[in-house]
Amino acid sequence: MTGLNDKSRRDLFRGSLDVMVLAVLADGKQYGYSIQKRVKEASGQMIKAGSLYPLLHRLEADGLVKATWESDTGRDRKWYTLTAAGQRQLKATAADWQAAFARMSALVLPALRQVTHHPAAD
Amino acid sequence: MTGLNDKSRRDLFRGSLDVMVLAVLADGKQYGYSIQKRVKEASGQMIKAGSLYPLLHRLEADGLVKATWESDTGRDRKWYTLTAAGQRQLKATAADWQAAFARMSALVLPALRQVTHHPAAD
DNA sequence: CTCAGATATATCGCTTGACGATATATAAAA
DNA sequence: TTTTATATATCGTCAAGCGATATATCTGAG
Repeated sequence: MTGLNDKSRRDLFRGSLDVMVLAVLADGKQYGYSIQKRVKEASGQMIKAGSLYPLLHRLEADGLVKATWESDTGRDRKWYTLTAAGQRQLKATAADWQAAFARMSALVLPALRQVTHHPAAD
Repeated sequence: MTGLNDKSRRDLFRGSLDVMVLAVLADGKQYGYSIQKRVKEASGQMIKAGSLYPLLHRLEADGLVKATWESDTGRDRKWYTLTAAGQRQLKATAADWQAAFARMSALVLPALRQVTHHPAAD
């Protein structure tokens, strides 16, 4: 019941980080650091800075987000917004993501019950 | 609505393949090829041979599964079973995986509705 | 005022893992 | 007989998440 180690957790979320970031941006414009905090808050998943910024650059290069340097409180921050392509991508990916996890749950959850209620000797 | 490309799908499942395989083995002993087919069938996810066998070797090295060469139908196959440690691992991982998925859904699904019902101009 | 800690963005090299390609061998089916 | 499915295995490649590190600004405690 100890939960996952760092390595397992890292791998578990791999490939879902894009969706998380796009999902946060669906709400409106955000800058990197705030995205990081919101994802952590909402999903429990901490995207490390060494992952986040390259990821944002990738999304920008792919035309899924648009970035502008702006200062609202006297401090320059790089604000990101979803492009139309980003919205389409989010729609497609999120739907697929949901379906995939639902199917995986159908495999994993019964197995979880199995080992919980009928543990076998080694 | 085109869904994910191969690269995205690959990454999405990365780190979940272990759980899938352990889940299949919760039912009883299986050999590599049958695990591959059962995961495909149950989750829609095709674990490629180049991923599956190294993965099984890793699980064995970690003591989560035990392997024996046996022939039930005249043909030698490498049969895998969960060890006690493998069962514990499955319990911990599956529970964590489920919780993580639930939290991520709470972030992604509202965002999906957001872009679907309130698309913004670019 | 000063210094510490949070905020904010960025890059580099390392490591891991999923994959395609490829190899090998046997059983079943045409 | 020859093709196709079954069955396991390894190798090199590629992508991504991360720790470490750098840099700069803002805030708050002393």
